[in-house]
Amino acid sequence: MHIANSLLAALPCKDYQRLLARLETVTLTFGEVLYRPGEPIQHVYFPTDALVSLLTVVEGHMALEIGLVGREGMLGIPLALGTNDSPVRALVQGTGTALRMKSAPFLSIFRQSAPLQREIHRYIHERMVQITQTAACNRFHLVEARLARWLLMTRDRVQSDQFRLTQELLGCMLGVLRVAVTKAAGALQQRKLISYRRGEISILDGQGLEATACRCYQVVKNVHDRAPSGHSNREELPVAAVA
Amino acid sequence: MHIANSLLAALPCKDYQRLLARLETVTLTFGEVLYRPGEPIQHVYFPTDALVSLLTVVEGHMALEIGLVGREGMLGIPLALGTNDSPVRALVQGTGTALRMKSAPFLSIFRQSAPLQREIHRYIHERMVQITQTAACNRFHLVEARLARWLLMTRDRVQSDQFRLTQELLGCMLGVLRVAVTKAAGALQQRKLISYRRGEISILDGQGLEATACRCYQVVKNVHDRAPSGHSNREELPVAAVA
DNA sequence: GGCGCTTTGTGCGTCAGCGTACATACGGCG
DNA sequence: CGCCGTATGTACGCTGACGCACAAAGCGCC
Repeated sequence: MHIANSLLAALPCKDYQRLLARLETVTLTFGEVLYRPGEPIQHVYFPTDALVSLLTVVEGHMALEIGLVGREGMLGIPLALGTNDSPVRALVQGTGTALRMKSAPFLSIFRQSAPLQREIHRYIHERMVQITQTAACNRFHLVEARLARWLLMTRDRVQSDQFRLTQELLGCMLGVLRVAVTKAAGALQQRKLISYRRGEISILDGQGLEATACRCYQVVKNVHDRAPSGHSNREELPVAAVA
Repeated sequence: MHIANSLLAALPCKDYQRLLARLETVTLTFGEVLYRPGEPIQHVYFPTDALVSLLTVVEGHMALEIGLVGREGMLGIPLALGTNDSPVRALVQGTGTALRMKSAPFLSIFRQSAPLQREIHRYIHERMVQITQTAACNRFHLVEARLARWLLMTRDRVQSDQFRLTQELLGCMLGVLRVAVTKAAGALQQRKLISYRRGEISILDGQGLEATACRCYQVVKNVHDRAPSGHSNREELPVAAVA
């Protein structure tokens, strides 16, 4: 059987089975809000098909995306850190399925499964890198480059060159006005890198997009790709200098 | 005896003693770089007096601060997450002392001390909130507000209304040109909120500064203050919904 | 006491993105 | 088929910050 969430896929069979027994498959639909700042986290989610973005909301301003979660990750990190308070809003961007589980049983399994802890810790680190890079990217790079980056990140997560999304929403993700997205998207379209038709985006030229996107894309991707997922022997990791 | 690092102070005596046996006191001097991206983490640090800032470096751009660590925190989070790869540069901002320890013994103690794990997990969460808020802040708020925020954060960490720092450095922290800092600092000075004299900053009116700073300051502070440090019974936290 | 370095202050042209307003296209539904 | 809401495109003045260049201090050091 093929496990559609890579975080789960990296677990040894025993630990995975244990989780699976308590996991239920749910469909997350576009627009659904899984977490709201201030409200306690009820479930953890392991997306398979679905795509969820994490947004900070600053009073008097538009939202700003600081994380994008697909099949490579999970939602509910704070639980693993000892709190059930989500500092961000989790908004479903791409309809699809996810495996989910109530907080309490997750915690009890989490406490007992070293491989699960290891896997989640690795993912937390990855996410910190992602937030950090996003922060710098939002500060320094032009909308066009950031847009390109976002499209590539999304593609990686939904594993498809096509997905639906309005410019309005994209503006929220990037923290800019819709018009800014229109202009940037127009430029990309003119250069035949994407095609954009009423909320339906297609990536035509991934290579070209990567060239347009800032290096931030590669940086985050590298952390992910380099990370030993699965059964590599991570016990020894911290003594890397030992050879 | 008074423990000068609050993260350590929150530990039960037994666990603290165990750590202390392997900790050494070091003086961190202004300008020293503790971690560099790509280089493996050699030590963890628990600042007491010292102030350290965490910077991302994006190629072709100035640095950008995404974290500020003083007596309330630690350096070396990645170790607790199973990697010795620091994604950021750690630069000593304020000369002072810290307790430190080699990575290997830290890890071995960390694995065995549940209270230490809990405390560090709590801090990781705090730091993620900090990064997130900083990201949004850098995106939306004017330099003047961000500067005010930075000064307040620094004050909280060094526990003094006076510290030394050039505008050049401040520019790096905030991710803006030096001239932008000059203007913003000038404005604050004119309003008698701070006084600035050749690298020596004094906060004259904390209240006023808080009013000028964006709410981001309060948001991060609240997460920290609300967090149960010390001997509150955190075992029960995650099942809040069960009752 | 004056030389030189570091730090701070000022000026000015440029530009990306804001904010707002308005114009056009698509597409489903009655 | 035509209406209407949603989605996209265009225009324009405004401003915060950039990027660069240069002027004016403080301060240490000989």
